[in-house]
Amino acid sequence: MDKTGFDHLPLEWVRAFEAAARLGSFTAAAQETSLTQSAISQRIGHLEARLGTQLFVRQARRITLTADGEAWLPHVQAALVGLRDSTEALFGVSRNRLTISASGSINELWLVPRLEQLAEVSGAQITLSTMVVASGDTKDDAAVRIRYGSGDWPVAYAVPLYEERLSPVVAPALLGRGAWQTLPRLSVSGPRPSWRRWCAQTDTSTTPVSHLRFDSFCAGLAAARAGQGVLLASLPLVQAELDAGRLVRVADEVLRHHETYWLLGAKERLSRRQWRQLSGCLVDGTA
Amino acid sequence: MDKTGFDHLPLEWVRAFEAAARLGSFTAAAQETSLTQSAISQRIGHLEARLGTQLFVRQARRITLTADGEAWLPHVQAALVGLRDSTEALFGVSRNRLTISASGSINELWLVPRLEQLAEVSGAQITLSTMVVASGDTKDDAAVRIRYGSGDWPVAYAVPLYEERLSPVVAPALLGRGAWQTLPRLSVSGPRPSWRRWCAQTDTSTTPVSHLRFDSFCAGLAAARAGQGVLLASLPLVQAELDAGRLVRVADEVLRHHETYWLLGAKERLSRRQWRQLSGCLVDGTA
DNA sequence: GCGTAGGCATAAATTCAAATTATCCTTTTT
DNA sequence: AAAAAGGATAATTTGAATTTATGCCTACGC
Repeated sequence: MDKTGFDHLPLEWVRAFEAAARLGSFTAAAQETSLTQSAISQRIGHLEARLGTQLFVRQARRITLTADGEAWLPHVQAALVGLRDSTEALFGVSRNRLTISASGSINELWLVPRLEQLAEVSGAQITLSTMVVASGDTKDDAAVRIRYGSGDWPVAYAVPLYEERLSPVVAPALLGRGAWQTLPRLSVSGPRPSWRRWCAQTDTSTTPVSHLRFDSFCAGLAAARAGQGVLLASLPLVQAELDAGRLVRVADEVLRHHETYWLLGAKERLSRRQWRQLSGCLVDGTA
Repeated sequence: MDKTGFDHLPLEWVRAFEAAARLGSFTAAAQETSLTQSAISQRIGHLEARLGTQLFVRQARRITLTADGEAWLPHVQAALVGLRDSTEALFGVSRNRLTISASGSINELWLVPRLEQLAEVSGAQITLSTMVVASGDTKDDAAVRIRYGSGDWPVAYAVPLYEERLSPVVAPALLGRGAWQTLPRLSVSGPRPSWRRWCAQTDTSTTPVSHLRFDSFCAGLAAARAGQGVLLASLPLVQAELDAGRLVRVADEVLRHHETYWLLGAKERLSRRQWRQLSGCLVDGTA
């Protein structure tokens, strides 16, 4: 037998076998792999056909390894572990540092609350990198970025984080102080629609009221929390504040906006699976 | 770090790396893998992007492993070897027995002459299984079969072996014995066009001449070789005889036929790569 | 005993990653 | 110089693998 070449047994099938064997369930293996139960079932079906043996006994509501499967598993695991460990050691890739670059507000209001779940799901060590607003799009080394825009991103992986919906909110303490329209208006510089748009769309009287301007959503939010006025807030971002009762909405109307934050992934640095895990965890309505 | 899961580094890329590293050339790796140079180049490009390092130094007309590549290679090989060996030991799959089922004539006239190359290319231990004509299509365990027909096969892998072209041939010794049309006609029972068709198509006089009938092409061929008459032979099958001068053609006309032998592969038992190697070796005009 | 839920298999349809094709570029050889 | 060898790259095509949508079976609850 010549020593050249390793025969072509699709290794993704082997991976599916390992996961199913270890977890004792196709469904569980599917979850771990970010695939569907159907995919696992088929992979293993193919594997068995190619190998010419049953690897699993399909019992009701559970599967068991056959003798063949039992015999094969340790070797498969050894190979997979060896590969994973050496790769990790040399390149620090496998389940290692994942840097997410985003604005301070997104970091604080969107990522931090989801950090725990994210770390758990991805198994990675997460680093949040605050984007420097002034520096534009300096090439950072983050594999994942969050940017505001309308979606024409030149990257392969891109998904809107949430649907931008704006509505006025105030600290509960201010509720008794007469009509909210008369309160000082807090606004945040940036790309989001302004009070001007709000008034135009909802026929709110444009009575001149005092304004306070902030350069970050977080700052404006802090002011609102402190009872300094009414903030035209991004509802998804302040959901936690609303839930906690630190802020309350004062109008039913909602101002929508076509621009929003996008989750952007560097395709060459992320596997399909990693991307799915990330977006599943971070995108509104997916998790 | 949880012990669950092996991160998703596409293992086919790793295989490409191993082959290229071992062979010292992308082109050579492509050949071994039955892929194109382009495919190998891309796989390794992706791998490097994902890993975040160069694995090879691209020099003119050759490649060299970088330090990273050098360090990684042994681990990769260990994993791949472990997997291959255990799989082979348990299931005897990898580069093992390959049974080809065909008629006696095809075995003798088509497969045997190509056996050596086939064994070398596929790295498999080949078994030729003579199909029993009488038994119809009994399910044999051969992963590869050769059958006569017009191509409507219910298998995924199917390719015509050659284009059927018939023409009269005789042993050289008979050439002096007057017009070949007056020689006894040898014919083979079976699906191929008969002398009748030949005469109709070429306006050969249908002068009644003596006939000898055989139940296999091989038998008829032997008779022709022995100078017992003129055989309406399948040219691709007797090419070797013609080349060796044991038979000669007596007419320029060629009778074509839409039916021919097909190479059929059981998709679930053959990898794409194996199939390509086989068909590349066995199909006329490919090798 | 039935009904329901959990888990795998299967068919059909879709998706998208990966392969091929076709050039281009660079370097070595004659 | 011209040709050959080997690799990179862009564009296109292909087809394998995934998903979606069911179906089926069995254990378990009531």
